[in-house]
Amino acid sequence: MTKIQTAKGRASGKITLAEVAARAGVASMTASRAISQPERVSASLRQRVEQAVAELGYVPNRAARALASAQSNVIAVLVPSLSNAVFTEVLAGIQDVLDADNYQLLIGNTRYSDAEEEKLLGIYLQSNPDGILLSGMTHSPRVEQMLQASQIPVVSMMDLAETGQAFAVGFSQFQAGYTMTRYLLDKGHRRIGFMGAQLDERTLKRAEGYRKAMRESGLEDKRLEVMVSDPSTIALGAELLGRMLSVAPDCDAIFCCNDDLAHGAIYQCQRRGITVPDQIAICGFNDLPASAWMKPSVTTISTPRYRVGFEAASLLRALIRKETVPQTQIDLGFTLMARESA
Amino acid sequence: MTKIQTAKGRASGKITLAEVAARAGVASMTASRAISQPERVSASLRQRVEQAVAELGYVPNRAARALASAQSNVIAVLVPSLSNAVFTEVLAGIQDVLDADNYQLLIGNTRYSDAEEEKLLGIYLQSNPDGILLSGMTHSPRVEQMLQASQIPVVSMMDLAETGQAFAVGFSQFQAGYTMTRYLLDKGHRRIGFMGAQLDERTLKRAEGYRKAMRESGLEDKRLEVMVSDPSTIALGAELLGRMLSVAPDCDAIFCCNDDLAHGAIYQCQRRGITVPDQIAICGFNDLPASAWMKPSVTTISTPRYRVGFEAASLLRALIRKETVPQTQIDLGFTLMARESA
DNA sequence: CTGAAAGCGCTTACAG
DNA sequence: CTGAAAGCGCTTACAG
Repeated sequence: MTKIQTAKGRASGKITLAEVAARAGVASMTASRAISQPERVSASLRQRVEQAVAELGYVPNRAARALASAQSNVIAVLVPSLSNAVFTEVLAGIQDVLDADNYQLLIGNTRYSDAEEEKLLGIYLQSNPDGILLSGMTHSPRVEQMLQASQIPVVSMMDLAETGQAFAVGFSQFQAGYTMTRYLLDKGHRRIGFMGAQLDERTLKRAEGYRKAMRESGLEDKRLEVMVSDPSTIALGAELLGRMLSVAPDCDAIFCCNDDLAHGAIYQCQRRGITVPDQIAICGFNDLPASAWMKPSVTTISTPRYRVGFEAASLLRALIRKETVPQTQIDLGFTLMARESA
Repeated sequence: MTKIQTAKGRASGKITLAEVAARAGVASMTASRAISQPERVSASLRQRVEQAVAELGYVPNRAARALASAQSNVIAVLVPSLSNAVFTEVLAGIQDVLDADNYQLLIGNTRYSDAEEEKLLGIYLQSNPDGILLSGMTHSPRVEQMLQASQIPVVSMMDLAETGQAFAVGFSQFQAGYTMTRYLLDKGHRRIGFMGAQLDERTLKRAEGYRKAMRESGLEDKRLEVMVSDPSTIALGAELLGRMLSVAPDCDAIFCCNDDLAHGAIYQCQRRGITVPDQIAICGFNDLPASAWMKPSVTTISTPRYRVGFEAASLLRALIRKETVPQTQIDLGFTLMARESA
């Protein structure tokens, strides 16, 4: 490995494009082209550059490229949780689209916190991302303002916008909540409880759908709503089942805003000797893997997480490339999985 | 918002430090200092700069900073999966250490693939990260060589090194596999099966621990090992239970390399009317949340995922700051959770 | 198809 | 405590 240009002063000590070019006997910018746009360079020259790259172990400096080209090749993704399987599947969909394109994904976990979202977005904006993928439709004014000022393409995931302005890929959380409740009503249940955790916007929209269905049947009763802001877990579901039964002992069905909660509620019923669905029907949301396998298997709403990520990333890429996109909203729908528990 | 310096030519059109400096009536580098090292600047000047930043909505350009300072403030993390709760908890631990420091986390999902790991590492190296967090102790020669050439501090997570050379934070996967098997043997089980999926290095080490314990008791039998390279899921556990029983019908206990598998195996037993643990004992690994709640509750090994991330990130940060660290290996141990299923 | 020059937006020595 | 100059490692127009 020959050091063609001695690193001095503030040099990083790493191999630079100039050194590659020198070894290949071409100008820097020709070496640059041979690497970035190999088709625009003669074959022999390309080969000489490639060889120099290999011999020197050249690693392009992304910061320098970003600075010179005013293009970062970075895409920022903000999700509210990584422990929730829903969002890891969304990420898988995103990766499958973007990994191919030498994009660098900045994955941020906001932990359902506006403050954390503002902070992460602020940091990510310093990288001048080509595009941004956000979870949910509502954000703090500060976030809205930063996005506005940045002029960077944004696609929202997991829900749909009420006004058709913003780009969004998902399904109607409201509609899904409504659908599940109607299913329960159609099965003859009257005292249907709603169990909500986290109280993020998606949970709240599902709750609204639930309320609409209950109201339509003249069955709305605030006492049937058990809502807490703690994160959704199996343990919480077990606890809330107890709370629901003490507040509304005559409750004959429970719509859990999340499968975790439903699993916990069902386990708790098993411990208390309450049979599901005979004494009480229990259903969840999202169709996590265990729902199909548990005894009783869990009635739930299957949501297209992977496809949300996949389509959102595809849409964002089109936006970045300034292609014309057919629509701002992509509704991927949802599926009610009627199983044993309700 | 006054445009002090007209963006022309190749300018990005964004507010620059020079514009902030001009508005504050100071030199660029003074503005730079006021932002990065506020304590080294007079109060009045700092205030003027802060005001200019706020008024102009200045966002520092991270690429320029990285290029000028030869320091990226980036830390790359490579995990084999994001759908596995184990690694999302590791990430939570990492975030809790690093988020405070304005570090930018590059989270890469290698999907248990060497090729993917090489690719991601290659991309991340272009960002010249200050440090790298890796999962596991064994990597492809190409990865080893890239790491070697980069001279960047690396900390490995989830296991311990056999030679004390590399920096590692985790616990002995081998020892954990041995411990679980001994527990089963001590309970009187003789025909203990091992169910392995994914076949990543951690699974293989647990299997080795299992084999050692079986061998010590003169009970080793290759037919008791059901190993497949598919990802570990509940569905796979259900399927492998059937396979195990057809290969070794007299099997009286099964050590699943993962809780997912154990859950699936237990559900399958329920469907077939096999009682756990009376007819067959089943245990898992990792202590996922459902294990404590299922009926029967699942005997498993609780692993310190969050702390692995936390301590690994702390160690890496110390390495980056060139602090002296007391040891290269941090053994966080594991805990056997004896519950109902075995 | 190839190249000499300028510049991206910051920070690092070095002075004073 | 503050600043004028140089430079980090690339790519972008612009020529030829």
